[in-house]
Amino acid sequence: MKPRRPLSDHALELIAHRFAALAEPMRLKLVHALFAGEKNVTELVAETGGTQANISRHLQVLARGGVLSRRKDGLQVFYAIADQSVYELCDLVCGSMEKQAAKHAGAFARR
Amino acid sequence: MKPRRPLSDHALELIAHRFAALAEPMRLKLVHALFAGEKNVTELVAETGGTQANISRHLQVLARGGVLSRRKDGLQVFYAIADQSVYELCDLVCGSMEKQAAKHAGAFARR
DNA sequence: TTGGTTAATTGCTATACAAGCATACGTGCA
DNA sequence: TGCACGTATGCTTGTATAGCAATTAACCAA
Repeated sequence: MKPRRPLSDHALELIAHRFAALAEPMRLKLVHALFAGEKNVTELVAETGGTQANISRHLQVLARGGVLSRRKDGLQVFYAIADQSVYELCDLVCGSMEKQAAKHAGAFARR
Repeated sequence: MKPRRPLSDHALELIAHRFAALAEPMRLKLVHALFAGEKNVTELVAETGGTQANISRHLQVLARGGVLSRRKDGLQVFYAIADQSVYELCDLVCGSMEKQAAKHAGAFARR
C-alpha cells in the first residue's frame, strides 16, 4: 500500500468521475467487449444489442473519461482501451465480488 | 491479465453498483478518511465537514455496497474499510490519473 | 452531384440520486 | 422515567443522465 496524502476537492472530483465512467452496466459491457481488442461502433452495437445512439453516447463518456481511445478511419470510428489500469480495475472488482458472493453463498448454503 | 469470461447482465449491474459507490467525491473523502482506520460517524462528520444526515446516508451507501463495515458500540457506530481491494482500487486510479495528468502537461508545456 | 453507409447530435420523458431540513429512533445516564 | 447524545430516516427540491426516436453530419463511391 502506498502512502496516503491529503486529496484536494478537485482531485476527488476527478477520481469520482473516473469511477462514474465505469458505473453503468452498458458501459461495462462495452469495456468488456473491447478487452478483446479495438472495435468500431457498428461492431459494438451488434455485440451489445443496444441502439446506435445509446452506444455512441456511452462511448463518448468513456473516451472523455480517459478510459477509451478513439481512432477515426474513413467512415468508421474505432475505440480501444486507453488505460491499462482498467484491466486491473475490473479484475480487482470482479475478484472481490466473487469472494463476497462466495461468503454470502456460504452463509445461506448450510443445510 | 486473467482470462475473460462472458458476464451476465446481473453481474454487470453488481459491478456497476460497486463502482457507483465510489463515484461521489464525498464518499471518496469518507473512504480516504477511513484509510487511517476505523472511525465513528461524529469523527467522520468533523473530518469531512459535511452535515450529519448527509454523512450518514453516504456511509449507508458504502456499507450496503460492501465497501465499508459497520460496528455498533453503545451510542456510537464505527465504520471501517471492509474490502481490502478498495485500497488497490484507489491506488490504481490515482496512479493512472497522475500519469494522464503528466501526459497532458507534457502536451502543452513545449516552448 | 447523388446516393448510401457510418457515427454523432438533439429533443424529449422518465428515473436516480445528492443535498438540505426537520424529525424520529435507540441507547445510556441521571 | 425522562433527558441528552449519537445516528438514521422522511421528505422536498434541484440536477444529472439513461433510453428512445428522429435528424444531422462526415465520408466514400459511382
